[in-house]
Amino acid sequence: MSRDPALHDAAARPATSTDVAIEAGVSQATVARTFSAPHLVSERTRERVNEAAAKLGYAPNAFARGLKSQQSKVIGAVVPAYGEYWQNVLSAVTRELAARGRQLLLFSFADPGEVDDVLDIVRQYRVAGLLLASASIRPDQLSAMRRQSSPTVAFNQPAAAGLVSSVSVDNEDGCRLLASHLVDQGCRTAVFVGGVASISTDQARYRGAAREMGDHGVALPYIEAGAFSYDAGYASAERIARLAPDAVMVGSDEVAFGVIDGLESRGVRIPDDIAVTGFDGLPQASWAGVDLTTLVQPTDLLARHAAELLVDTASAARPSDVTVDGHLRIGRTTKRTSR
Amino acid sequence: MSRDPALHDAAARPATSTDVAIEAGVSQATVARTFSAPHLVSERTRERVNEAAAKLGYAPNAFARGLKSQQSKVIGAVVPAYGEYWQNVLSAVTRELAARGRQLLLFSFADPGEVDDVLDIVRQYRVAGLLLASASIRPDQLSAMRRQSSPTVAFNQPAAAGLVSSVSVDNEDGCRLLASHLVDQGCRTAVFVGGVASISTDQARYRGAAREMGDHGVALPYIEAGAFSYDAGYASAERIARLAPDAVMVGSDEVAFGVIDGLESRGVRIPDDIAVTGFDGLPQASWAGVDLTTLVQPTDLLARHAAELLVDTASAARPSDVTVDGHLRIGRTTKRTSR
DNA sequence: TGACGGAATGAATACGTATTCATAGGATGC
DNA sequence: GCATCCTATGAATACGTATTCATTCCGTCA
Repeated sequence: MSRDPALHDAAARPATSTDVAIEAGVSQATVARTFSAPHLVSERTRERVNEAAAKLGYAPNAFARGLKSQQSKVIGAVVPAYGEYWQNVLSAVTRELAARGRQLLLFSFADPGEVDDVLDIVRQYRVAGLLLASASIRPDQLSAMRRQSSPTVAFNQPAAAGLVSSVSVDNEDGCRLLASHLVDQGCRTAVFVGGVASISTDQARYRGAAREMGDHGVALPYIEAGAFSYDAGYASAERIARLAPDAVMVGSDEVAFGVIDGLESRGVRIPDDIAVTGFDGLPQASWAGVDLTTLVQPTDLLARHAAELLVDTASAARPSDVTVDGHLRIGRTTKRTSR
Repeated sequence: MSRDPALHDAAARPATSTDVAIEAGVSQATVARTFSAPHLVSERTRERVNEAAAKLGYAPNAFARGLKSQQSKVIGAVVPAYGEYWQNVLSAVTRELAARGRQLLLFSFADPGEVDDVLDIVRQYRVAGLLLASASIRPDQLSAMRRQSSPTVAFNQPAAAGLVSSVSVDNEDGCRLLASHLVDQGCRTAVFVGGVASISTDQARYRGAAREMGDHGVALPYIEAGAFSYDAGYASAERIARLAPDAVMVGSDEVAFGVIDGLESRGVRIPDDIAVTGFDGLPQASWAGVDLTTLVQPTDLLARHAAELLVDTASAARPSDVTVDGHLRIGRTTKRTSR
């Protein structure tokens, strides 16, 4: 016959606000108020309730709370299952949201074809906000979610602007900076390696790069790696090597890492034979072993903007688009030792 | 006066099962059954209901469902806000759970001191399972969660064995493999660089390494980097260089990357002056630019085991401990060109 | 042919909380 | 001293679904 309260509660179902009310000798309403609107409860009563709650190991039921109040502290996030970049974004956004008392409910998809199913599931959870962290969500899917009355934020998806709120780095200008740097280094021929050509981010980056290069009389053929992955980059090294350009601008760091390794495995010296640039500014880019020239996205800043839009309920009605500048990071991969 | 159903629903609150019932000319109970137990509804009726649901844009309310049925499809995860390794684990677990129709609710903490608060919040969500993905959760915190009737799984935390279910790589044996490899390479003096000495994973790895080294007459002093981060590793390079050992065994890849760059910045040649090993097998370890010798954790396999334990409700009552072998990856960082 | 049983459905209820409405008791104004 | 207002509390209700119980309808078996 154990009288240990903790043990006792564990065996039975979790304590409810009514249990606590009885224990404290007050009404259920008072218990509810103690937890959701303490200022409506007198000091004395509040203490008694908290004491009883602690004794019974009471924690408010988030389902019931959400059902009754028609809102929750949960932010949904639709993210691709793979990709170094998205992992970083997710990590940053999670931090920002946690600091604002919000939880992140993760919906992951491995293939763009699954997005429709995923969005259907998302709708079941009446999330307080929705982060769409993938460039492969189609505009019509975006506008469908727009009908939700909760804030929706597209992360780094320029095509989403206008439909929902969006937070992006200035892709076009970033690539312009990179291209300009390459030209300064004496680059006369170049190639752009994109991940997936149909993605708006990819297009914007190519556009910026091609324009700046064109302004200096340098043509910029487009090569599609086929995916935003190390392996895809590695595989595209053959096509690049065949063109033998002065420089290769890669649309994302992760692909660039693959391109570099692929080129070096074919005996190409970087940067002496071919200079390489990336885009994103992943932490790994600044490792000494890699030291990639790239455009660094201010991920923490982007995440902060996203978190603010997600938490601000007013942003649902009035979508806003935030664009942030990245900054150039010059590494070993473009530093010509001589020429 | 718009009659577009989609537009209409958007303005008002989301459709309920009762709305659908009226539209389809059936009872609310029948609608509920159509979605949660279709086999109890006749073919004809089911079609009518689905049609009405589609027309109204109905999606079952997960809060109400969870409240009534006292269970959910949501798995909670308590994870550190930082760390390349945990990002990878999270990514793998998310994939496995998504494949099993489960969502992941993320609770992130930046500092171990926040864990108590986080666990309190976790209890509010009556999660169907809980993943504790951090070595810095204390045993007493673990056993407190054990009282939950839902499965709890500690990821790579040896100390948790017995208290809750756990899934880990064989840390001790893995380090033994690494040490053995170093000895084979002719290593006679070595140093171990741990992340945080109080973490059980760190201890197990050091234990395995020290024992194997000791068996071959090699002493293995312990150096604490202070964190599981690139920067901590970079900073510890000074102390390592001062000892000038044949080899340095680092407790985790991320720290190892820092150690390597730190050493090289001090003019130390790797592996000729000092050989370096890591632990974890992060994707970046196999990049050509790095090519780190390390113990590769079978992350996908670990994640699969974790997902299975989390989904299997029976595992709550009967905690089980799974240990998986990693495999040795030999890279450039230990390949002596000559000796 | 009558009893029986299974399938399909509806009515009613409960899950645990937030919130509205009503009430009691002081304190304050004149 | 009476009307008024504010604070603290309780009783009652609603949120949207799953589920139990009861009912109807048919087909089957003896």
